[in-house]
Amino acid sequence: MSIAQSARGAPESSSRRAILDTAARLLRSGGYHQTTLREVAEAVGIRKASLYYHFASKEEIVEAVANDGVRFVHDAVSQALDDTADAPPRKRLEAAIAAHLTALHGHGDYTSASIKAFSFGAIPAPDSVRRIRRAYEEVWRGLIAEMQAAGILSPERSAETLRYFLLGALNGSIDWQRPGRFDATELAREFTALIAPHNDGVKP
Amino acid sequence: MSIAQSARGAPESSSRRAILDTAARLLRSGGYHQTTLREVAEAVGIRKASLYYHFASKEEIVEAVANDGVRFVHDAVSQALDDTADAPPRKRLEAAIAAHLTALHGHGDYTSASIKAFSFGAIPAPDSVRRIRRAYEEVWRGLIAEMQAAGILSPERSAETLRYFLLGALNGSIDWQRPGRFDATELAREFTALIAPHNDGVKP
DNA sequence: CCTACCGATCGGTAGG
DNA sequence: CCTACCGATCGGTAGG
Repeated sequence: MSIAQSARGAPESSSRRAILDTAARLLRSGGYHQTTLREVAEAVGIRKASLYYHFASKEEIVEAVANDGVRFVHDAVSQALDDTADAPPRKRLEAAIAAHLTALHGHGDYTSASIKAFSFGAIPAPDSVRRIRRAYEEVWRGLIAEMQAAGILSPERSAETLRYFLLGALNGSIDWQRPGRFDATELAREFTALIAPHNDGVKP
Repeated sequence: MSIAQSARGAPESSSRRAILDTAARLLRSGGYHQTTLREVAEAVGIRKASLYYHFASKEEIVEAVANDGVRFVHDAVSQALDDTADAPPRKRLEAAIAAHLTALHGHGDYTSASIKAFSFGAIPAPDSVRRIRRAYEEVWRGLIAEMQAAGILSPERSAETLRYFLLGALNGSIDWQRPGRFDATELAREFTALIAPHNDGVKP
């Protein structure tokens, strides 16, 4: 898993990962400004100053969490698309949506931490985050183009608007997620049917 | 306009409104934690301590801004629905979406300030905000039920999921709004077509 | 990875 | 609406 290793594949200390795990959890629940390095350090079991042995600044910690978070959802969605390579287009769309929702609401805190830290301009996203995020967006650009070509999504609709619309709706689920009652599979089915309705002869 | 008056219709000092206008602008661009009372006071042209002559706390200022913001979009959408009372259902949906987007991206800062302050749990929403927000949600519940009854939106889809999906997508536009190039009318048309496609015989 | 410390800034208060 | 002030807390640094 890409999260278990830094970008260049260099070995990573378990302390560093423990810090990021904790930061991700706190960022997910509190966002950037509410998350303090004191909280992070205390939860990890070290002194605050010791964080600076591993990272140069708070920004650097948040940046690392956010990058891993986007990589995590990117990998999950790519995997879902690989797994459904031979499935009907609508199934692929549904699998991608389910994977995105699972990355957001599953046990990992990195993806939702990333979104909470940088959505609505809470804090300006560093270049590295923007770059990695853009790479992930390409997956959706490709998928939407595929769906339009397959006739699942109307080619008359702006592909960019569609993408913004869909990802905005998916990420918005952070706000109304009931921790227990969340079923990514069912929700993905519902979302897919919403933007790509079946034409099962319900209407003439 | 409801924003020009406090909830009980009591007269409101111009200073109070100046403070709220400024707070709304700063909250819109910076969110809750990044907006400081010093900034607000300086922009208004008074000393920070003087804010406490009008408000008891930072929370109270933010609460007032957020409440006005939700009232503003609520009024705008209600007005749009009244104005299109005799129009075809799809036109009504489109008008409501356009009104919501305009409230978000128009010159008023209150609505987007409200969303930025309380989305993704940036800060827990006070009871008054939750109550006013719930009243606004009722407008959309009613509208979606109307659309499902009219066959514009599929009755097979969960009305609540539809509402969450749509409002999440609309509010998400805060993130990709290009200040100049924003056309609420065109975007509303696109969004409406997306969730409520025409059946103009394009497909058999 | 620690102890000890710091300047800056926060929301808020006293008292007029 | 002001001057003056405060305790708390923030991210970060020195030096080991």
